[in-house]
Amino acid sequence: MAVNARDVARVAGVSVSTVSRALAKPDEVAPETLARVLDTARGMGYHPNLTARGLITGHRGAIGLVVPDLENPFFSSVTKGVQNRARAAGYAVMIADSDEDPSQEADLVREMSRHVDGIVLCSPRAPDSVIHELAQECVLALVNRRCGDLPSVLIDNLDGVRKAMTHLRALGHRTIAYVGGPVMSWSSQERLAAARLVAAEHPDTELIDLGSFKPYVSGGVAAADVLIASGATAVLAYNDLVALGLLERLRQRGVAVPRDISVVGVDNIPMAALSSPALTSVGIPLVNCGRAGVDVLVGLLRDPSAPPTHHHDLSFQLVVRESTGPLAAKSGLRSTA
Amino acid sequence: MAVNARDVARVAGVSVSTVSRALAKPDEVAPETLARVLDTARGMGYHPNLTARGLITGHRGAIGLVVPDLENPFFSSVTKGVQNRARAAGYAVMIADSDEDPSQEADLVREMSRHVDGIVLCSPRAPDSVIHELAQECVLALVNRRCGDLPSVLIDNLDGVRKAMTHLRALGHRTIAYVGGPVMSWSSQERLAAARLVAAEHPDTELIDLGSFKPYVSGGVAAADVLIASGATAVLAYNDLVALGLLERLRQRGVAVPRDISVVGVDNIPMAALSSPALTSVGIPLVNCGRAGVDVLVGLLRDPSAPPTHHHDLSFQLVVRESTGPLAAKSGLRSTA
DNA sequence: CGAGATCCCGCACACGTTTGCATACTTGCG
DNA sequence: CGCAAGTATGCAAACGTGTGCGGGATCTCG
Repeated sequence: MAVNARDVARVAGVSVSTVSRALAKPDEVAPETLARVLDTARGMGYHPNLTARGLITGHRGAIGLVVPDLENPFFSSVTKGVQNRARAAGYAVMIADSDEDPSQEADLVREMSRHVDGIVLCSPRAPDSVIHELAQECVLALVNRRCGDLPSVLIDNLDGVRKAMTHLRALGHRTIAYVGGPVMSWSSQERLAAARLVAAEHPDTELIDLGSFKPYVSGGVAAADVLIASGATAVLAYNDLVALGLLERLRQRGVAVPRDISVVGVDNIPMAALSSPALTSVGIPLVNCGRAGVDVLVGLLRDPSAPPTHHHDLSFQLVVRESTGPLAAKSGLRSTA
Repeated sequence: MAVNARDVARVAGVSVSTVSRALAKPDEVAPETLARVLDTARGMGYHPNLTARGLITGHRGAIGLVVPDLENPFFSSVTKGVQNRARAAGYAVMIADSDEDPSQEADLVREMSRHVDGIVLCSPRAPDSVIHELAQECVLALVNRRCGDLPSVLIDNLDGVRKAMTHLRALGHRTIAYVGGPVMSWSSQERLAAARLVAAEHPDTELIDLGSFKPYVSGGVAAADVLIASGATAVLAYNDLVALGLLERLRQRGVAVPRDISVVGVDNIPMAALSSPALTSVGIPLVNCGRAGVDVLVGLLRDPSAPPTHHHDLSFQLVVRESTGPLAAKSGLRSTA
């Protein structure tokens, strides 16, 4: 069915090796035969069989991407960046979605590692030990998570949290709540620690940890009532989805945003601009985050002996929208509760 | 580095072929040797090399998915469904994103076809001729688009539009606008035709075609002013993103939804529940749509001689939220304009 | 006890490509 | 003109697996 190198060789009147060389190392073949081979190859619609090539070279020309949830806009954007950069680097990209089940992720990675040369892994919740095991079985690049000395793309969470809290303090807020994500989430722990640190820098500022919630809209909905009861005048949510959930439930409860409570999200997903009130958020260009993951991975594939890279340049950007405003003079909910 | 069949064979004291058979056809090998081979294989962590197997069998164990935009929640959901079903069917899945550039899609498909056994293609805007060419070069399953007799998963657009318009008519609306998507979009044309058909069934109902807009939020923003000027009391948008753009701009213009204008979207993406007012939308379970695409494709891969399948069972569901309401007695914008 | 049937298993080839090595040919210089 | 150096090309061996075919052993039955 498909045309192979032998067919081309026969038609062009050369050997199979010459066909192979004509495409791979054009300067090792005489100009006139080169032209003849290339012409007939093009004419016959010849493309080298990647499977056969891979068997020789040991390279599959593909990288993998494993994320917890493809429908989550956070990972959608990362995925887009990965795909974009991988294609530019000559790699195809495979994906897998663990349905937010960390225990499934290990198997996913193992399955996938048989198909690809390396994997970009977004696994916020799997234990370190599992990740280390996986790293011994295949080439990994971690995104949005540190795990020992494993190559990774890191986000400067402290920077992001600081920008959010500085914004809130500038608006006059001194009692700020944090709505956490999953307990096992690396970045949620990072952000809580960062929030505590920033609060500690300002003795007049109190940080209230509202606990852990699901990283979806439903988590924010669940957290809203606790938030209202806490008396905080501003809240930093684990991510934008949680923040949107907060907005929804606060509206139901008749709490005005930002008049009564200011809300800041993290990630700045596209949806943040569409809510009402539109959500103030700190975010990094997630697409770049995916790109950086690919860069780290292909760097490692090209030179496996290189020291593990830690991409740490991705800093946050504060986008102020409608969900944050100055502290209302005396309308703190605490006094009315 | 990696352990291969020869290593296992040596340790187990059998030939390579026996190792191969033990894993592929367990009933063709004696029980005790089977157990011995399987144990040593497991013990040594042996997994057959997929590349070598693929060279023999001609199967790569992977399918591809090509979509216009991975960040678009519509395709995110389809992607999730595809990945889910493919894994269940024993296939890995590769993705590619054309960045909404139909001319790039053909090349994407060609590149990808070298890596996979077949491709699920979401290409609403590429010309029929291009799709037919591609179908001759590789196994295709189309999603959300008809193209000759090519196997496809089709959505019953007429059903969806009818449900949306019936809802609006029941609320009293008689002047209904349609905000179209890209001119070349197959489903946008389908939906416009369906809207015209439904309107024609009711002589008292007028359909106003507002023209073509980008299938994003920005398209809806652009269409909103035209909508206001049109005097329609209700609008059906090409998709939810456009509808959300309408909501945003209408709010800016001080037009109340649903008091002044009712808005219905299509697709029922997760974001639709989060806007304010929350968006009424007709949608199909997009995840199922992706799953159906995989079913069609693997059916074709298993039995290439089978007649092309046309999956047509996916019907729409109306989800009423806050963006639609009864026609206000006399407050039609037309009279105030 | 022997002949045929049955059942396992190993041998060897194939899949399509890459690549080290050898060879034939060309070229340049003495 | 002859020899050495260089160059272009073909040969053949891999890469790791699947699989048809044949041989040998065991079993069954007359």
